[in-house]
Amino acid sequence: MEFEPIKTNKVYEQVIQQIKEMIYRGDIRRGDKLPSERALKKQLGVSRASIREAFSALEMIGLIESRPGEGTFIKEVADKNLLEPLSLALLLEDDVAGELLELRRVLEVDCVRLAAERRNQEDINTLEEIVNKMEIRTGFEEDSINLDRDFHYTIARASKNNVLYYVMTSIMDAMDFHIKHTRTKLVSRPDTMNEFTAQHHRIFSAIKNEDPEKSMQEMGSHLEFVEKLINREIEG
Amino acid sequence: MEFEPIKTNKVYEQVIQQIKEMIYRGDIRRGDKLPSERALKKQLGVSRASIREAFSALEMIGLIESRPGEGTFIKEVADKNLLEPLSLALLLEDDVAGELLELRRVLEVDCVRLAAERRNQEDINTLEEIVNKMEIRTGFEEDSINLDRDFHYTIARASKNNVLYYVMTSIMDAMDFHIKHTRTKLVSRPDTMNEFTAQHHRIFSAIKNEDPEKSMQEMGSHLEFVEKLINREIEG
DNA sequence: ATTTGTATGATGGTCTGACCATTATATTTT
DNA sequence: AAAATATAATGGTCAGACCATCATACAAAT
Repeated sequence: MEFEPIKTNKVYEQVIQQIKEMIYRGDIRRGDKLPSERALKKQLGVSRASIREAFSALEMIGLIESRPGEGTFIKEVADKNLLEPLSLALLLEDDVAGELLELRRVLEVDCVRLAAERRNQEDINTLEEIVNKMEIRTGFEEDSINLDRDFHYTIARASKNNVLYYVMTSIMDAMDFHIKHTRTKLVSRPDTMNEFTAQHHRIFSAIKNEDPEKSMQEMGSHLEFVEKLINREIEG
Repeated sequence: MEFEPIKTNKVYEQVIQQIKEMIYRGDIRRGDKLPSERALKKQLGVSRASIREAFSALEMIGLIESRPGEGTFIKEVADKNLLEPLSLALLLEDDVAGELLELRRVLEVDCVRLAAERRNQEDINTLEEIVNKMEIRTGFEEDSINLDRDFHYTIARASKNNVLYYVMTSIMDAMDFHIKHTRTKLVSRPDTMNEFTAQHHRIFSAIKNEDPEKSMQEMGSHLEFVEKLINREIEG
């Protein structure tokens, strides 16, 4: 005789399940308004508390958005918070920085390859603007960090693969969190920043020239350079 | 004059924030028991409903687990559900299957490279067992699919990069969901299955022989083969 | 005719208090 | 010492209430 463990589905999980199915069936789409909590309470025959527990879970992962006085809506744009859970879980892991750097390199080298193949004029313009701004040093570390982030984000977007873009940005966010202090230190050194700028420029050129091989090579050495600096900084 | 939008932090979000900080500071670790809902209610000065909304969100993303009569605990193992939000968001995207396949190829080719470099005896044993089972065809499509999944999961684990493993498994799960029917069709053809088995065997050999280049090459052609079949199936 | 002000209803956000089923623990009984 | 029982604590669920916010319709003022 074999017994299977009895799983007691919580009410709020069943609510989530039903919403999930509605999305899958195409009953609800981006921007759509969900029924009000009080309406759902009647329709599903559960308490409002359970509805709210389901909604808070769905809101945390960025799938829906509740606005007081208005209602609850399926989010138009899937923002980066989609992988927030991953970031949270990484807080529990040890020595996650190294793994993140490794994964980032894996992803971004292919990212830039796809970007070099698929970039359009708008991508080029955005990248050029960022690279130009990088050359004018403001002296604020925050500016440098933001420009760097924008540069890599834009490349991810230029890959024209949304899933890749989501994952890529999430990994970078998690990285930012884990090596924040180190990063700030790095960009405060003028010589390091000069090298960064030069590397970024070479990556940009390769993308502009539609040269996937060159772009991968340049991105590879750029990330290698960054990783070396970070590791040296971390280890002392 | 510039105005900034006023953000009203919901109570349950602040609860999550506090738990997040406790994790980051190392106050709570894996397996630890959180204070009971009624205790937290007093400590934080909020209602139990708000605590529960926070908990349900954290439980959905797989960070905590509530057990009736016992309490609420930080999960020991971060399960695959970490990227459940991603899977959900992908339901809202169009033409996501192609993007997933592309990303999977990017990830897994490097995955297998790392696996070939870092695999230990246990990895080899597990892979060998799976490959052997694959050669004995049971006739049940489900068995074939499970073995295939195990094969790729094991390689991801052998990369010794947990973050990569998390992302890889999540992508594969999302893929399973989006091309489920197609997949079942493919493994029902004996000739296709024979080719799969041969390819898996070659990948396994490369990993066993610690040959990263060969493993990447074999994995690349395997995935190319799979993608071709899937696209042919989808398009007609 | 346009703007401004007001009243109303619907909605999400929060809290309280209650009851149940399950589990752990202490107590009693054997 | 072991087993049965009672008690307390915990998560799961619910009903009902109140508030702040927003949309809407309508009235008033310009």
